[in-house]
Amino acid sequence: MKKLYESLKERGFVYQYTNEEQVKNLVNGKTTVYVGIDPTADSLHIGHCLPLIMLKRFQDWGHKVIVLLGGATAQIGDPSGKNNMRKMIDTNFINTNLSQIKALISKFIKLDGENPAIIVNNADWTCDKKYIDFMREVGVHFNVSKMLASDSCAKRLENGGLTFLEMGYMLIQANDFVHLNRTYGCMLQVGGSDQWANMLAGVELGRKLNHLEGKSEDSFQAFTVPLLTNSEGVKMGKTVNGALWVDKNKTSVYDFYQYFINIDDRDVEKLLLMLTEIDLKKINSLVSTDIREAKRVMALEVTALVHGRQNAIIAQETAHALFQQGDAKDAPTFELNKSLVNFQIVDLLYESKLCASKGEGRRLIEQGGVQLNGNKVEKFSQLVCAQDFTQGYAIIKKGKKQFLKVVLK
RNA sequence: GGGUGGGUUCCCGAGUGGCCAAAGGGAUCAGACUGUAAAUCUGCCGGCUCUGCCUUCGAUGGUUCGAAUCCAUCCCCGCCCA
Repeated sequence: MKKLYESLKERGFVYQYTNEEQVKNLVNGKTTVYVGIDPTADSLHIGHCLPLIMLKRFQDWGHKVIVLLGGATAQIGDPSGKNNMRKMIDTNFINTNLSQIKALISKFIKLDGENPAIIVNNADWTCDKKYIDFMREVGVHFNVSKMLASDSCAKRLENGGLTFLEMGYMLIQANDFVHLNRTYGCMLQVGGSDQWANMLAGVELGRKLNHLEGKSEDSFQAFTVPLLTNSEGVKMGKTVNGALWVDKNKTSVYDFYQYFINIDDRDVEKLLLMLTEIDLKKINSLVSTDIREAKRVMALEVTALVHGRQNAIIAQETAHALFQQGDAKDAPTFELNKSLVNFQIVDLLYESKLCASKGEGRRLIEQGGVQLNGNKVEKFSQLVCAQDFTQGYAIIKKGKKQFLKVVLK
């Protein structure tokens, strides 16, 4: 069997590392490894998947894995790579997010059974800390010039408003690593490449403290996974409605699948390697013989990973039916109040959120971008009436790829 | 704290009394071509009960027949000095 480190590397998971030899030894041995996630929203999004998928591989290999939820750090807001300061998040919101995210994490890693993952919250060891104590114990080891020079601060500095609050983020994350090391023997941190500076801060803090305490200095290592970006270098997972969420109530399984079907050809191989477990040779032959089939496989596998195979297959069949016949029983559905029948099609576009405004809907129709049951809508004033629902529902198509099934209720 | 230059629609950025819902570019959206891909071309690109009306140019108040543009106060940011 291929060693874990080598297999991660050939799949493109390894981007930056503290010391390759030592990281490799840790990865191929048995240790405790952690990934941090800040509960700044009520769901995970696709950007969280890569570290979690990797964590699963660590778990399967036999490592103890820890997911750190940043109940404390979310209250600060990570300045890394941000142009503006993050809005301060309400602590109640953070707390509800925590429980939602916990549930989603179980899609990726085992939380019970053999070798279950540990989930911790950094609020537990951070929030009660006294300010002066924290500054004396942790803050004293940080060199501000160095922090300012880091990439993660660069953008915030350019835009002028880096605050003391945000500077504190790095200290807390660094302290987390040390805490996990002392409490669980955690020696390795992994995360997205945007976290590199924060991760290094933890490694350095750990080494300094080890040195002061006369311990071995090699108990802290870290490496990053690349950020999921498309071939244009833009962060992946952006949709019209914001992020591509893992929670199916926020991004439907169908939309999730569609996102991956619509991916740029050039990104298919990368996604197959990182987001699926299909073996290298097969990926290679898939991509080189039939890129469209490769894309279908990729979309199905990724959707299956996040939403289960059953749901993924339904999404795939729905998409197939919609695009082949323009019709499908499991299409995205909008319930129209019966009493409202006989209103203009623009109003329906607006009510069903297919358009953000009626003006946009009107424009869309004028440009020939709307179909009702397969027929192009010529006038925005066209009435939607009972005959349009003869099969029990009507299918509206917006543009080339957005379908909506309208049912009467 | 002092001096000085700024804050414009999703983003960048022009506009310095009427011709401004505001140039240009990017993004998004739609059309053509395709393969639910890319590239290219075209159109659209604040809202509405749409030949008109309403809301928007950091905030509030004022001058004016008329303000993104002028004045006052305030908030925020850059740069220089302390």
